[in-house]
Amino acid sequence: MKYIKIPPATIYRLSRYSRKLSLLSREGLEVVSSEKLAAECGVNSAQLRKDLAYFGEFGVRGVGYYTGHLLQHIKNILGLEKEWRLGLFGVGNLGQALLHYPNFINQGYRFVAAFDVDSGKIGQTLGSGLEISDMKDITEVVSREPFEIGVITTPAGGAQQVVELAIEAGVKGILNFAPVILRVPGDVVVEYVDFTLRLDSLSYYLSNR
Amino acid sequence: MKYIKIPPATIYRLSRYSRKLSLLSREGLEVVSSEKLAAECGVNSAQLRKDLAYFGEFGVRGVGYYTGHLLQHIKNILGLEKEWRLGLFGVGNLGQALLHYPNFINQGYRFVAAFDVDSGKIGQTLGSGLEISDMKDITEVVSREPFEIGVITTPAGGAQQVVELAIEAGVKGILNFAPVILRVPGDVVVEYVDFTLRLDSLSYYLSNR
DNA sequence: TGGTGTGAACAACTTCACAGCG
DNA sequence: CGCTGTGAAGTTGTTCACACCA
Repeated sequence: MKYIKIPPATIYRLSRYSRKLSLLSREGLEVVSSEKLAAECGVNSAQLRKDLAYFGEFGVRGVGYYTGHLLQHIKNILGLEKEWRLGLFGVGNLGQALLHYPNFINQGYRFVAAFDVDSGKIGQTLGSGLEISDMKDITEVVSREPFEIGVITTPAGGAQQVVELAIEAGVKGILNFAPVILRVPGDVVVEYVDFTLRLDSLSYYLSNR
Repeated sequence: MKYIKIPPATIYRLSRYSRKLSLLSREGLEVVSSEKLAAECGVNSAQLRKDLAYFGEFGVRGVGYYTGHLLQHIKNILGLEKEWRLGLFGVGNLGQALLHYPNFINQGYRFVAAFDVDSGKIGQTLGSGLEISDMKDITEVVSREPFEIGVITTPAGGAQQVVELAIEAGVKGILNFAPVILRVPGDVVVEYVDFTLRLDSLSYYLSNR
């Protein structure tokens, strides 16, 4: 593993490879070529080999990759051997949908706390047994029930402020669904999920053909 | 408007500019510099000017951009002057959350149809007044209530098949929330929204510091 | 004068093509 | 012999730096 900067896109692709490998492995496939796995993931095979090469040599020349073995390696690289705990900020429709999102649970992500500012919601217990806390009590909640990643599903206007509270309480990773760019310190990682961005893009390509 | 290929990333950024401009414009700001708007959107100012330059000259040298004027232009470029109609495929938790997602409605996107395969759901009327149709009746529904964009919130396993039905019925744009790569004909546009990809990425960066 | 518009330099990422090894 | 691993070439996207103009 040489010390080179790894493209963010490589990390996203690793996640895809891992998902596809899970599937192939469960289907009983023992060996897969870069050609085949790449095709399934919609990328070039050289790309796939290069992605893996950032982290080591996992294949066998003339043969391919052992699915189970490679899957284990990728999960390790991505840090998926441990369970990650999530805190939800903003218990609206979207937030509640995420609480029940099966792909999160299957992949080792688990919500352990939920926050809102709406006094009508605070104190309520959700189907999952999770109680909605006041955003102001975050420090106390985190010390009782720690989590590493904050999931932001508040309206755009409130997101920055909420994130600052979360970071103050020690959260180092943010998954942001609010359509705004967040300002955070250098040691905090943010990933964005922005639906309207994608829809606008569709709008553009459908309009210009 | 010269005839050059436009980077996909430029389109995403236009969407962000438009959102920020809406805000600034509503706040009463009449003129904005590339420096300021770029900072608000988290990009380099040369980048912003170059993005706009693909489509024309919208600024005034020595002054900046007139917010309302520029906003109008960007909306025009993105095709946001018209209302886009959406069809929902898969009425689970996530799908229902999207039906009520305020940012869609505000931006001129409207759901006009909803589909599922679950016979328990088919025929039910949702809060919005939308009736859930059988996926098999898609052609008939589309002819009665046409829409341009299909939003996929089915489980991963069913997505490809659903998309094929939608395309057969004439849908040309797909917003896919299912964590799989879709195979579609060249004249169909797909945009992906994949939560787990982003979470895995967070997992990676939080594990490797 | 001050901020836009843009060619040219730079940086990042992807694909090719083939050496090297099981 | 076939498929991986990888330097080199190609492509795409970003930033610089300054000419140009209201």
